Amino acid sequence: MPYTQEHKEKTRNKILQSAFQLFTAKGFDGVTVNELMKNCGLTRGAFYAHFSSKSTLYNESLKFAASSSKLSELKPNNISDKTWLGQLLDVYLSIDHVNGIRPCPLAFLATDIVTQNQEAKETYTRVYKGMNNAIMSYTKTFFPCHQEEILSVTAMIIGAVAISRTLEDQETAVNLLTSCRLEAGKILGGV
Amino acid sequence: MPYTQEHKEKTRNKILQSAFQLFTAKGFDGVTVNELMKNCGLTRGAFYAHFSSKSTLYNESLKFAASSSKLSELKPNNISDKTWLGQLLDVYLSIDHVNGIRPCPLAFLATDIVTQNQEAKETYTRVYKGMNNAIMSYTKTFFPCHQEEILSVTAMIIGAVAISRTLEDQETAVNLLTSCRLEAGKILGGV
DNA sequence: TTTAATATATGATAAAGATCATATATTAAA
DNA sequence: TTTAATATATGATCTTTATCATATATTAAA
Repeated sequence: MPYTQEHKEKTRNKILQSAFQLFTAKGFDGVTVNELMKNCGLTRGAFYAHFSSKSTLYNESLKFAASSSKLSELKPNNISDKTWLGQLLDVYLSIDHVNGIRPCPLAFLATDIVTQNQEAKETYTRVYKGMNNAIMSYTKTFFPCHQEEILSVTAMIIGAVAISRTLEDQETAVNLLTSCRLEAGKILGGV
Repeated sequence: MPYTQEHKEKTRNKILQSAFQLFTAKGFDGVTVNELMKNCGLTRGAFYAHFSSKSTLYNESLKFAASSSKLSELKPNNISDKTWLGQLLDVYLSIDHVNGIRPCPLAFLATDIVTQNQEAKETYTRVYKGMNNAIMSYTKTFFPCHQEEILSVTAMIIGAVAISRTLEDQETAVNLLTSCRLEAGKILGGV
């Protein structure tokens, strides 16, 4: 028997990871199978041994990213919920995030997924609800928040990142991010 | 001389209008020149008598939409700034808006423009600043607001619409829109 | 060291779509 | 009514790209 099962799985994961990076950066149509595979040190021929189509990969990569960065599972034990929430906002509303470091699909793929398949929208919705639930659970422990506040804050920070990506100058973007960091913190009980 | 100058301009405007509708609904790559022209009752051949490329049209249609719906010029004289602001939020955060009635490019094209040309980003930035300025000027007259509040509210409502489009079920979307309507009103001095 | 199963690469195919070249249709003005 | 300028339509081209078919490379196990 050739190769180990582990090898195939590693390659598959490499493709998924690479795909998520590329799709978030350039959208579904902006990425070619060729480029994607080259990005993994492979050629297009190998692709179809792992995924049945580009469309399938899009869905899979979204699920992959979602399951490998669950907000609800990331909190270290040695800090308070409030501190953790503050750190989340800091990272989410950072210029590094806008520039594509660990991109959040909710902000980076919002418009793109609309034009894709139903399955992608379902995953998006699931991730979206997960984000709200996670933030809600952290906030609840120190502030009696309502659902409307949580929903408005996630819309604000997702919107801020999505807009920032599209602005032509970084200065305007930083101004926006900073403002939202402040206001989001206020809404969530002074984080 | 054939046709009137007026005729050509009418056709051009029809193309621009149609293009904006289609691009906001399906993104740059989701629209073909063929389909666009069919949507205007014409065929692809006529396109290049009006625009030099699909890319150019994208930019032009964005500018066209921007200049034909300036928030700062829309307010009727017989209502207060506060009432007007409330109406704006109602319309912006409506399900009709999400479904594509008079789509706001800031919400509908955020991700799409990132992968397009620099000129589109410039237009986007200009429209974005215009929206903030308009909302700021209306709010100022009845509430001593700060820039951070304005920026966070526009991020919130743009984000809410962008997210709503991508959610799989309308119920979740309405819940989000309603929540943001409430919280945005609060931030803007109780609108 | 050989081999067989399977990952990967290469070459081919086929479709989509933007753009161009050319033909046709339209109509204001003579 | 004729005509010339120009809008529009049709047919052709050319590129890009997803996907498939086939050849080659790899390596665990015999």
